[in-house]
Amino acid sequence: MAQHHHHEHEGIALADAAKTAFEKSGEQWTDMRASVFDALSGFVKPASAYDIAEAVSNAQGRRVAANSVYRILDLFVTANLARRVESVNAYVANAHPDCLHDCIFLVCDNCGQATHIDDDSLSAGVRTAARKAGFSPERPVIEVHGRCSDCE
Amino acid sequence: MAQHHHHEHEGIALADAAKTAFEKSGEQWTDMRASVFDALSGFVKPASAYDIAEAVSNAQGRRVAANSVYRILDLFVTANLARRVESVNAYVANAHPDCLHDCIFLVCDNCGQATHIDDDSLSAGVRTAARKAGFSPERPVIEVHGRCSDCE
DNA sequence: TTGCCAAATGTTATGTTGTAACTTACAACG
DNA sequence: CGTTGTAAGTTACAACATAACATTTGGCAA
Repeated sequence: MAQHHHHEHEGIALADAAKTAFEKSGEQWTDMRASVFDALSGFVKPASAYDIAEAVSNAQGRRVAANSVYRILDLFVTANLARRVESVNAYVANAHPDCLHDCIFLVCDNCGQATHIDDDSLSAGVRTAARKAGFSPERPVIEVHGRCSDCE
Repeated sequence: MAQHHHHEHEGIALADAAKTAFEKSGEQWTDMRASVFDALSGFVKPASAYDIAEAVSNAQGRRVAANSVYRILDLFVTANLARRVESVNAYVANAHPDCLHDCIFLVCDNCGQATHIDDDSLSAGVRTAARKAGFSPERPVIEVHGRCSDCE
């Protein structure tokens, strides 16, 4: 488990926390952005931009282009409201937008579920190893593929 | 630097080592596969399947479909002759196909270069952390984005 | 109120990455 | 020679991502 305590949010509380964090970073919490965030946090697995576009389209009864979703997801990732899981081309909502971590995703190759753990000592080790090689680390990507506890 | 010694191959020696390792894993070293490997190892940066298809097409004076390249790259990755860099959707040749590591890529966001380091203690730590979370790790993906020494 | 500006979103098009399904070529072997 | 199996070709399409430009909206100053 992580070494420090998080305020884990869910449902309305999560959306509220997201809104607050987002506005604190100087962005507007529009209806569209709220819809995208709702859709994203409604998925139990990492969702692609197209998955989200479809979910928002259904929720709103009108066609929403993936394009618009990408723009908003980029803002979310920048503001730490969402994370991109690189090895599956998909996004997850961040349950604690207030704290910034190099987080580690555990991606089940069987069911597609992704959980995440924060282990700052590990990611610090990765950053240190990079610096030792003369590299300036900015964004570690640490994702582990395998089997989740439900699938093994 | 890594904690153990590698036989680093390059040029003809690399291709020979690849051929040997590939055949040891029960696959045929065909002209097409040799061409793909040559193209791949000719790039200084991670190359997409399409980059390689184009290089092979040029080298052979005929159209080679990306499709075929993907098939061969998959075999290479399985046989540890090549690695996929997940966060950039591209492949690099493996200079020491004989030893199996969870390797760590350092990807420069400025010039696109990717170097790699092997640090078995780090990747072991990642695997251990995953197991602690009830997850069975099979394939860690550890890639660090940032600036290489030439670009900072 | 009107007119203007900037941010957000819509629209359309296109580029890039990745697979699927089926066909053809070719070498090994009886 | 024909059968069999692997490799590679061909075509089509699915999935992921971005570019360029048009439209809408909301704030604000004249």
